[in-house]
Amino acid sequence: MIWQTFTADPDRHLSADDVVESVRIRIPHVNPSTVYRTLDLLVEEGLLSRADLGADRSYYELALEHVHHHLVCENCGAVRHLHDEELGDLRRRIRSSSGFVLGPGEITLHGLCRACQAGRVAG
Amino acid sequence: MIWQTFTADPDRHLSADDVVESVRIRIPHVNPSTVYRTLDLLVEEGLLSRADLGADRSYYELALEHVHHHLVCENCGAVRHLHDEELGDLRRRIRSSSGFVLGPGEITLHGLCRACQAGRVAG
DNA sequence: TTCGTTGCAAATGCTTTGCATCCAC
DNA sequence: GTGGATGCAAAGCATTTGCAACGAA
Repeated sequence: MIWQTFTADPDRHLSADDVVESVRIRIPHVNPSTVYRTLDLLVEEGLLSRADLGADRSYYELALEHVHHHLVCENCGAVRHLHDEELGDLRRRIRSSSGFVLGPGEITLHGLCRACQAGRVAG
Repeated sequence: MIWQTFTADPDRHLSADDVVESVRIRIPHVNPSTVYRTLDLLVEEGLLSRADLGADRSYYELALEHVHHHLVCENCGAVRHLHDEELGDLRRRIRSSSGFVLGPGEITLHGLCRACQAGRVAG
């Protein structure tokens, strides 16, 4: 059931609590610990990936073949994926300026999505 | 006393707990809530800034005039600052590819510092 | 006396864990 | 009946809050 929550909505980033809510539509009495345990399992199996979107909790999404990063709208919470190429020469720049080599892991960036920029200008 | 903890070691990024430890050297009975309250106060006053370095807690550092980002070494935990210019055309790229406008806030990137790269190669 | 600061303990929110139960094979 | 999945309640960790005590002006 937990797996189906993700396949039914492949682009979503769901918190553990979102998953609990979602599963409860079908099984009203699921326990959060079951959900946490299953999410951990699915992450270990490589079916889901855990995303740190900056909030005080983890988000989960269907695992993709390619590494990608996240753009989080600070206004509406929308999450957009960013491919590694879109970072441009960031890795090279950082390596040469500071000697740091960025890990392969995901990067989370915060900003305003197009819709919310419009809203802010209008409002 | 809390303020002195930072001025004594201006480049450090300290967790609330680090500050508690540090202050306890002089005042053994400080209460964590006092530290949390004072840190909040200093952040509000603009003397400290709160950094989200990706761990499950906040880190604090002396506030600087200019916005900067953080490079965190996944191996040794070292934190290095990254100036906005060092991001290159990242903002422009992201804006044009996805319409997102990155906020002014700090970005945290994870990787391996030079020393730890050497260590990994050697070990 | 009065206001801001502190200590203490309890509460919060997310997540984990121990333990007993329960179901399938 | 044995192992894995589940429920439940309690614990854990970082942080916040309510409240009473304390201290300086």
